[in-house]
Formats: sequence, C-alpha cells, structure tokens
Amino acid sequence: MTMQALKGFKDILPDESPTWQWLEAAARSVFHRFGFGEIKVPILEKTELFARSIGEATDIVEKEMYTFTDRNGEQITMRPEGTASVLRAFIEHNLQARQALTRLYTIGPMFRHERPQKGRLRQFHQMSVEAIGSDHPRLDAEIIAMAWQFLEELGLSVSLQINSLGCPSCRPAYREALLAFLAARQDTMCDDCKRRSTTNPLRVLDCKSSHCQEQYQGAPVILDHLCPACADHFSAVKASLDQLAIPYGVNAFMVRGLDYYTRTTFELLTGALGAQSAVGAGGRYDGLVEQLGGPKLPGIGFAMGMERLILLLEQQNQAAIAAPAIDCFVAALGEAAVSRAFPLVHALRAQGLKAAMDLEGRSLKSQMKQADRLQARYTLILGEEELARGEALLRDMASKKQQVLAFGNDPAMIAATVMATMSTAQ
RNA sequence: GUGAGCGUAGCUCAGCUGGUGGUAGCACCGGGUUGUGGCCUCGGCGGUCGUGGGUUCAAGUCCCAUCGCUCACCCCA
Repeated sequence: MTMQALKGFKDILPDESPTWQWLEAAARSVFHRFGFGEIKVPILEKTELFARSIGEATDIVEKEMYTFTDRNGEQITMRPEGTASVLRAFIEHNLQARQALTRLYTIGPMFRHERPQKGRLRQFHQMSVEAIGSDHPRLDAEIIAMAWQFLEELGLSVSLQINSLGCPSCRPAYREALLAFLAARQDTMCDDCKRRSTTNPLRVLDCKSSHCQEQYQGAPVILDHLCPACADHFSAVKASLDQLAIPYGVNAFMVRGLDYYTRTTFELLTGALGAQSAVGAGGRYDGLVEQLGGPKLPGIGFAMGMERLILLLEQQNQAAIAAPAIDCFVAALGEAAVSRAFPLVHALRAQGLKAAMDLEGRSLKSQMKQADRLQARYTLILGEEELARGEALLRDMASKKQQVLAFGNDPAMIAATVMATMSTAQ
C-alpha cells in the first residue's frame, strides 16, 4: 500500500461532510436556545492539566494519551476530552466574573491511543457542554434535558440512565463498605474483577460475567450510602426530570471513567453501536474548577460522540444524511454552446444557484446522466438549434416538462431569466 | 496490551479437494436512440490476487513471516 492515514484516524470525505455539517448545525441550534455560547480551545495542553483533572490512575491518563515533549522540553498532550481545556480557559479568563452561571460548549477532535473498533477511533469528535457556577439540581435536569432535546431533534431514540456518585463526604464510606464486600469474594471473582477491585472498585459491580453478577447480589449500593445532602440533591434531579417528562432509568452501578465526577452522572445509551453503548455521557464535577486552581465553583457537563451519533443517524434517520441536490445543470452541445454556457454557469452561481456543467464536451445523453446523478432540479439545454434561434430549453427533471426561454447575449440577464422561470415553475 | 477474522478491478465480492484470475454486480466511457436522465440492451476501460519467503512440475488457493484492515476483550464518547 502507498501512504495511508494513521491507524484509528479517518478522513471525512465529501460524501459524508453534509451529515457532519447538519449534525453541527442541529447541535448549535439546540445549545444556543439553552443559552450556551461556543468556546474554541486549543487541541494541545500541558500534560499536567489532564493528569490533574481526569485522574492519574485512570486508563486515559495512564495509557491512552498522545503525550510528547515539544522543542522546549515541555510535556504536552493532545486533548483526550474537552472539559479540562474548557475549564482551564474559564479560569484563565475569569469568565465567572461576567455572570453567575457560565454556559459553554465546544466541538472538535479528541485523541486517545486505543485499539480502534466500531464506534471508537483514535481521533474522534465530541460536542462537549459545560455549565459552571451552580449546584442546583434543576441545572442537572436542564442539562440532561438539553441532551435529550438534541437527540430528539436528530430523530434518534436512545435510553437515558442516571446515577449519583455522592460527594467527598459520603463516597469514602461507601468505598470502604464496597472494598470489604469485595475482599470477601476475592477467591471467586474473575481475573478482571480482581484487577478492578484495586484499580476501580466501582467498576467491579458492572462486570459482564454472569458468574460474577450472581455473587454481587446484595453488594452495597452507592445510592444507599449517599449523605442526606446528596440524597436530597438526587431526589430533586429526578423530580425535575419528571417535571420535564424526560424518561430515565436509575442505574446504581453506572460508573464514569474520569475521576472528577461527583453526584449526578448520566449516560445516553443505545444497542446499535457494536460493543459501544454510550452516544453521550456526562455528570457533575463540583470540585474540579477549584482543583484546577480556579474559584470554588460547582459545574456539570456532558459530551456526545459525533462518530457515534452519525452511526445512529445512518441507521435511524436516513433523511439526515441525504446529499444536497443542485439547482440547475447546464447541458451544452457543441463548442459554440459550451462557450456560451461557461460564463452562464458562473453567472448562475453568482446569483446564488447551485449550478453545474460538463466541461469535456460529452454527448447530451451523457450530460443528462450527469444532471440526473447530481439530482438537478432543472437542466438548461443549450444546443446549436436553440442557439441559432436565440433560445434555450429549461427542463424540469422530475416532471420532464420543458419550456423555451428567450436567450440573449448577456449571461447575467440569462441567469436572471432562468432563476425567475425556475421560481415561478416551483 | 490480549484474542479472532479478513486482505482478489475504483467499490462490493465469486474463485469448491492447488491445474491458464470472473461474460459477476455497482461505478466509469461509448453505442442501440445522427440532440434528452432515472429502466432495458450491447460493447469498452479496468488486476504487481497486500508484501516477502517456503513447499510443489504447478500457489489467489497450502505453510511461515510481515504490513494493513475489521471485530471483540480491557476501557470509553
């Protein structure tokens, strides 16, 4: 093979970019209605930013980051997620001084060095949303509702699961209870679970092995160990979701892969992504802004995986991925006509039409085929006979009806005639 | 990091137990219609069978290695 893109890195070809543009437009539309503003942040950051926010012991930081030394000897990393960078920018520019609650979103590529598979790439794209400055449970519900609204507008059907991970005052006690429970079962659990019980004990309860699941019946559940404040908060989130008629399931075993999450976490799940199940996920991170050296402000956010959304759109909403049609194809026969058509097409484009022509002097049949393939709504036929009579034929491709247009020497005038005729014909 | 499957035309793929690579489909170009698309029909273009070794009289086919892709585990959007 000749030159190829890196493993897990994909080109987005012209065929697919209309879908991407449509997806981004849909996201912006919803996010703006909910009061979010776009922030664009760099793709490279100091490694320390991610190590401190995501957590030193997480898989992402331990083995998945694209980290290298730049020419000045500084350790830098290609962002594996968006929240850390956005919060860094929030702190750096004192955005909290402008309003009590800051609502930000960012769209762009993320990088994780994993083995690629369906719905998972090394460079992938996320739409990442953050709301900083309030720990009110209604904000949690509002954020989840926005994600839900977005998916509804995309025409996608997914399921929502929520959980609460507690806070620094209730999580340690739960963790202890869980560790004790797991310690008693070390001999009978699978190897993965043994490993997980030291690296990420919460994850053990999520094991797919039915043998493990059986012995975890009766395991301590985080929701039973929440402190009163966290329990009230979670109840209020649920009540607010009910108020908005957002359907959700509570999954006490839901865990997040990043260390910074507190209290509310949620996932948007589907069975249509191969081994991957989440199209989007997020949660509250009340200590993170302070931990990164900023003011003591709570926050909540989520990320949606764009490649995963597009996989779903392909299955659930074909209309979203249709190629755009062109307005007018100009078919010219013979050098004299082609020479007249060339400036005409330019004039049509200048007037705002999507116009095309064949430059190679192919047969009319061939040009009609091209017009058809481009899904042209109209074809303007410009042949020697018409030219001699000072006319052109405008063919409606769907109805096959053709009308004769007067055809003078001024391309702009012709263009105006074509456009006027087309708009009245519609 | 671990495991499995697959690399034949631009794309999707046939190719049985080794015996000269397909009239295959789609796409592309041209003809049937001396100037009219989507259907039909005829023809044309198009291949170092991923790469390198080995076995054999003979390898797309068997063996080894290597590169690549895909899917799954782990983990995650």
